Amino acid sequence: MATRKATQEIEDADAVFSALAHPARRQILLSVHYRGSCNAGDIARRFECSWPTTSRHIATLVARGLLQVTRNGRERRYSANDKQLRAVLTQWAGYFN
Amino acid sequence: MATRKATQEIEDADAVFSALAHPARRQILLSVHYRGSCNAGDIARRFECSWPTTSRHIATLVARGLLQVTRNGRERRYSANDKQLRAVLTQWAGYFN
DNA sequence: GTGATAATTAGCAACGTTGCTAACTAACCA
DNA sequence: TGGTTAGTTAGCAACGTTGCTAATTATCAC
Repeated sequence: MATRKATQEIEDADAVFSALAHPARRQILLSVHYRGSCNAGDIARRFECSWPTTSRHIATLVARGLLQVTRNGRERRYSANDKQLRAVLTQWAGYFN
Repeated sequence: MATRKATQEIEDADAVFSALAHPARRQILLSVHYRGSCNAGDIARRFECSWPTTSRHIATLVARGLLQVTRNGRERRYSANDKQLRAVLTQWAGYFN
């Protein structure tokens, strides 16, 4: 039987790598990280694809726990879950040492 | 205009993250890394999915430059491109610092 | 309330990926 | 030559993802 910790690690890896598999989502995560936090419009305006499409990418990142969201009136402010991203990426970089 | 280096980095990230997006391919890469090198049969026998399916996952890893292959008679020996995997993962871990 | 703004949801078409089984190629061995 | 083993290719169905436009929800400003 797998330990709870191992199961969690598998789920985290799945969340991070399936999120990073799409270039738009990589760009969104970097963009949010470097700006500290932004709303969906800040993000969507920087992309060529349509606002609803960006919105859905954001929603998948939120669903996977890689973006955190706080609502403030009609605006939603996003920030990146740097900790989880860093943890999984560092862990996997270590595997290939 | 993007520099050649930047373009290469984008392509490398795309190769690594789209490869790691599937759990079977993550497992294949880890398996090959830890065993040093193996043939397709070594890999396929460890999986529940059919041999041809594994074979295709291996082919996509080779196409993306993450597995290297050397033929020896009817056997193909695979080894992981640790360097590229490590490079991309470390680089992206650094982005979220 | 009315209009404007922020952002999501609905619904659909196109496309790529995944997995399977069956068939095939290629090398080895006797 | 004929069988066995290693591994890939072909062909197909199922499914998920991506992208779009149109419609909707929700908040703010007046």
